[in-house]
Amino acid sequence: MNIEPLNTFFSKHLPLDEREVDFLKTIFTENRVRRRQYLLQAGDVCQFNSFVVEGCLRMYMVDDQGKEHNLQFAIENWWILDMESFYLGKPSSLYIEAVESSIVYQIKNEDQFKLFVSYPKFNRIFRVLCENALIASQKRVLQNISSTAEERYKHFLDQYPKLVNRISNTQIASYIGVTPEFLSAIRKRMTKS
Amino acid sequence: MNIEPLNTFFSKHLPLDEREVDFLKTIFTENRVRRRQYLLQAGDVCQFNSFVVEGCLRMYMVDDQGKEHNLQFAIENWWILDMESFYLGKPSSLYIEAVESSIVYQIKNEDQFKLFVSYPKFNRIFRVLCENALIASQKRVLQNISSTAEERYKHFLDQYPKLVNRISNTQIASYIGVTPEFLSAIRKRMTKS
DNA sequence: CGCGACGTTGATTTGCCTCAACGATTGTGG
DNA sequence: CCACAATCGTTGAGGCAAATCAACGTCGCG
Repeated sequence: MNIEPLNTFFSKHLPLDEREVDFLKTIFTENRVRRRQYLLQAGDVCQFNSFVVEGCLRMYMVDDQGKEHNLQFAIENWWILDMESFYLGKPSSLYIEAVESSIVYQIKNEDQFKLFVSYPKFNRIFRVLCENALIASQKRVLQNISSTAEERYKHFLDQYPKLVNRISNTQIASYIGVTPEFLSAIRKRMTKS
Repeated sequence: MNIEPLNTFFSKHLPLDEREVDFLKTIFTENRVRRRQYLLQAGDVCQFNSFVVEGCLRMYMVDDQGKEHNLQFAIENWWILDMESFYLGKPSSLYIEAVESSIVYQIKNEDQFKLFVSYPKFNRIFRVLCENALIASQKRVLQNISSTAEERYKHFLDQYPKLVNRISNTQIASYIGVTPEFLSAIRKRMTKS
């Protein structure tokens, strides 16, 4: 396993010394998943925090009518996990599935706790990551309660141009909270103007 | 200013020693706001992270039609701030307003950075706080894209029973993303069964 | 007292969903 | 290599959820 992708990522937040990089090598493991394979299934405990080195994944819930709702996508340099399950040990209600065949570097929850205790610097890094994720999530909440589906779709195109080519419109529809049929109608309206 | 509410709060996460408590005393200041006063107005930079000792506040955005949308409420032992503005120094697009006359303990952004550097323990505490907030925010996103207004309202009653008595239905409507008129219709339906 | 915020009602309109159907594309197994 | 199923994007008809707008009574507050 090549530690560089992780080292590069963390170094953008805080430079790491050799000891820290060496420790990362001992606790992260590489995992390859093919399209449509799962990193996590509802009912299981999320034991891994996954850093995406290559590929694309999505995390979603299934409601009581059997419909899927995308909470998050993750491509290169994103992290993906069910935090509630990972940190609190609860059975997850989410699925993490590979949209493309992917390579992820994974750390077990207990090893992440060790990392925080042994190298407090990572508390700081993960605090900042979490802050950024929370800022984004709060913006999404405000969007959901204040905007129409068309506005949410345009905003998605704006915000995630790199994702748009890699995932289907059905998946985007599920992320912004509309049916594929209605997203299709939105797209038609948009080309007409 | 009585440091105990803060000390009690932090101690639930990690015990503090005397040095740390003393430092908190030097960087937090008490602020009293009366009903309808603002801690933050859109356009200003959010300079304070506020811990609520007594009272109730709300944070909201105003859309381009002049409508308000509540992002968050905060009562005793909650924190309230615009994180994007506070951490990145950007002008805020949010308002923080006292729903009741309130007492908050505030820390300036630069002092919070000092706190993180001088006492790394607080990186860990605030990381955990942030994780919990993110978990809640993600659940709210999933609710918004998967549930009806009635389900969201019932869930709000369940999740925040202590808030229900203290804020108006109009404010709750704005939080779950419906008009006050429609919330009224929902409530009528609910009493009939 | 008088004003403004609040909760409510009803009529109408709009945004979005449901369901069924179709062609195009992709993937799979024989 | 072909046949077949599965997935995807799209269209249209109809229906429901929620917004809009206007109006009214109540209450608390200045």
